[in-house]
Amino acid sequence: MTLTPRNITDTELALLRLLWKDGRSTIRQLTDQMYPEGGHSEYATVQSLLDRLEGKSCVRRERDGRVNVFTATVTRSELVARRLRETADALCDGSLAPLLSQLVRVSDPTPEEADALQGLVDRLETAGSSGKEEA
Amino acid sequence: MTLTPRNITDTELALLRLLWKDGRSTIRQLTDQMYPEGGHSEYATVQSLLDRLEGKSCVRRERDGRVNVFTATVTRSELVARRLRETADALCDGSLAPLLSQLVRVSDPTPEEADALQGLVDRLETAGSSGKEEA
DNA sequence: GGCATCCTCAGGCGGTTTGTCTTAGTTCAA
DNA sequence: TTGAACTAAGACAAACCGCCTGAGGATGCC
Repeated sequence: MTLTPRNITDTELALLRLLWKDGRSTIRQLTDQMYPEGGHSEYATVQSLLDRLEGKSCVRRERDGRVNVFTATVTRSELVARRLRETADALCDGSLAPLLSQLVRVSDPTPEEADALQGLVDRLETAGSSGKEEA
Repeated sequence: MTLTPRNITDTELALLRLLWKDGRSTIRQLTDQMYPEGGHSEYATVQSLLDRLEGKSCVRRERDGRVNVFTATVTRSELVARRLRETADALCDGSLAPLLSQLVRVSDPTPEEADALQGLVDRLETAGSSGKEEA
């Protein structure tokens, strides 16, 4: 069963990127960008990738006249969140704190990144006092 | 070629976890933990997994008498760092900042986590002024 | 109508990965 | 010498991934 949204391939991700950038798109529009000079086979390739992305609940298919129009149903942020969670589960017993630690240690951050991080902290401190239940 | 250390499987990760926990281990010791009641075939399975981990430069094999003793050559932190970097490359054009943002937003952080984050920021600000080249 | 063009859909192919297992050979101790 | 352990080499099915073929169906132009 496809209960678990499986991993998303780099090629599939390229498609998602286009959908994020352009919004609703037809296979033709996507193919033209992924494979300029592409013919029928490349078109079918994109269609296969979209089929699989649909199976992974990452895109939605809509009929518009006689063509299918595709839309991304996951955001970049959701995918980032998912991958972070997976990493935490796989490597840190579900705890996100080590990720954060490692992220900062590894990032060799620029001063601007340090600033951004500080901003996150500020926002986190105010948000942290609002909604929370349990986990 | 295996220039890029490929992705590490969940099953392989289970082995790495044992190596991190126990340090140097024989196949027998690992098999006993991963597959209690396991026989010859399970032993061979573990051996295959270790072979592949060695190919991925994650463990080192050492001869001790007539048995092989395996040691992890990557730390949990290194793997975490690697996965974070991969996520940033795949989804955020290589920038780690969105990861951090999402991490904080998703983590539904406790006040202690907020404190920890603050601590990281403090450490980051002092470390940020040391080594840096470009990016 | 006849034809070309574009779209859709079903399905398959070759290569790789992954977890598992078989077989055979080596080493050592009772 | 027998047997129990270890090692090594290789195979296997299943799944996944990117790609492609082929057969239709609708549309539009002459």
